Amino acid sequence: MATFKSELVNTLSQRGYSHQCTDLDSLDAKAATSVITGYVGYDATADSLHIGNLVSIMMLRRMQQTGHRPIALMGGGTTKIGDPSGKDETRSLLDNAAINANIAEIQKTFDRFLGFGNGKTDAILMNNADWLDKLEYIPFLRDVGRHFTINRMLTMDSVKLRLEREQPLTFLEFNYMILQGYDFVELFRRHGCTLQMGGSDQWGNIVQGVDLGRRLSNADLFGFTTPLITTSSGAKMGKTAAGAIWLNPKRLAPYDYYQFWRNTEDADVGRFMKLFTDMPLDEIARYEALQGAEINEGKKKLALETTALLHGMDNATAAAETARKTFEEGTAGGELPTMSLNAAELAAGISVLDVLVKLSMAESKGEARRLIRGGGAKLNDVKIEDENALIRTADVASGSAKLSAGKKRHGLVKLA
RNA sequence: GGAGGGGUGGCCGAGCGGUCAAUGGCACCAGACUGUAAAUCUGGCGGGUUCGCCCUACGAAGGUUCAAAUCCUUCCCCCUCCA
Repeated sequence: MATFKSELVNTLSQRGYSHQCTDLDSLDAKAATSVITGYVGYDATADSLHIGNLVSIMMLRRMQQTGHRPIALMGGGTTKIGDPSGKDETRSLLDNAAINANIAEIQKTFDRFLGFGNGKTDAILMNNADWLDKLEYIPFLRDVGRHFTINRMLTMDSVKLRLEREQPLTFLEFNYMILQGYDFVELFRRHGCTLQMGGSDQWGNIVQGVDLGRRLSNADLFGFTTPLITTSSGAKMGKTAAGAIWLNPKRLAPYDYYQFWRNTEDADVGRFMKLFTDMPLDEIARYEALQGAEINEGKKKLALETTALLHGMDNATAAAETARKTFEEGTAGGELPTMSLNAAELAAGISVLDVLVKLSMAESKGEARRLIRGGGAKLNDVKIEDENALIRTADVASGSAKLSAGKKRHGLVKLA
């Protein structure tokens, strides 16, 4: 079964992380005999990472699990410039305080997946502001810039595509890959980091870093990318009306995170288990053998495992229990979004439109109205016919009133 | 600096004086069918609404007109070619 010498490369390959590598055999040989230090870079533009970052976070976790040392590199320095790629409008640039606050929040997510410390295989959190902030333009150009030829940079996919499509490409962005390449060298110098990983869209930037390392430090560096993770029907992961699937519980409750995984397409269950959980491969194989409606068991397992990794087993089981009550019993579980009202407010009655908006089940009153007109809104499992309906004391007689938008999104109104 | 072309809703992309809150596609939401799946079909998809309408919106600001995303002026930004 094992086609590689090292546990690291075997794991990455068997679990579906492998897309491209600069020199897989050498990496494999090295990983078999020594501790490899590898990193992934992350943007610090928001106070939370999202589902799109999860593959690479799991890769760092796999490194640690197989006896190597992961580095999570926060782009505190590069964030100050703002990556202009794919953006129409100039992003509002963040100041140091905002960036550092973001990094502090994001670190909590990493704490879930990685063990930090000073040991040989303990994870390290770095911030590229530590070196990028201090760069001096002329010395940097002379020492680093001389190793990049425009000819070569123009052949990079990210550049070429933009130019072919006649899309603007700023000098700032052109420099972005140089800074990213320089990060790699800096991590090599400071921590002996010899591996950079990332999504397939990062391939070009990663290769530049590998080259730069060889030229500047005669270092033997490796680049490794993962495939772009899409659903089987080809959609990018994590797109819903509610927005991105955030990893920070302040932005997305564990219950909603659980539901995201619970709603995985049939064809993706096994693949996602390999990528996003620690389940052993033989156990995953058993779930993959399930057919038809039985696949739902696999989805529950997937949702439980992924949620437990990020939010802890307690939160995961609570989410699972709420989902079970809500969908299998048709009652309502405690983890649903809840709104509390006092007796007087309930006696007067509160508009379902307002409640739908407050519980984030509709973006606006207009949307809530359309939901009701379309027959998608229910109060205690009874279709709401009147868009101006009120929720009153009688509706919470059982302790709480359950408000539903479609079959999947539910919320509770309680007497405070 | 000169000559052309362009900036439209989350994205792509039509419209080029009224019938335009703006065709179409993607994405998204709901309904039907189901297994909290996919596919398919149907409806919806700026905000408010006393459902009469009222606001806001086609890069920005002015102007012409009964009427402007559409015409004019100035400004900002992008692309191509020339210098």
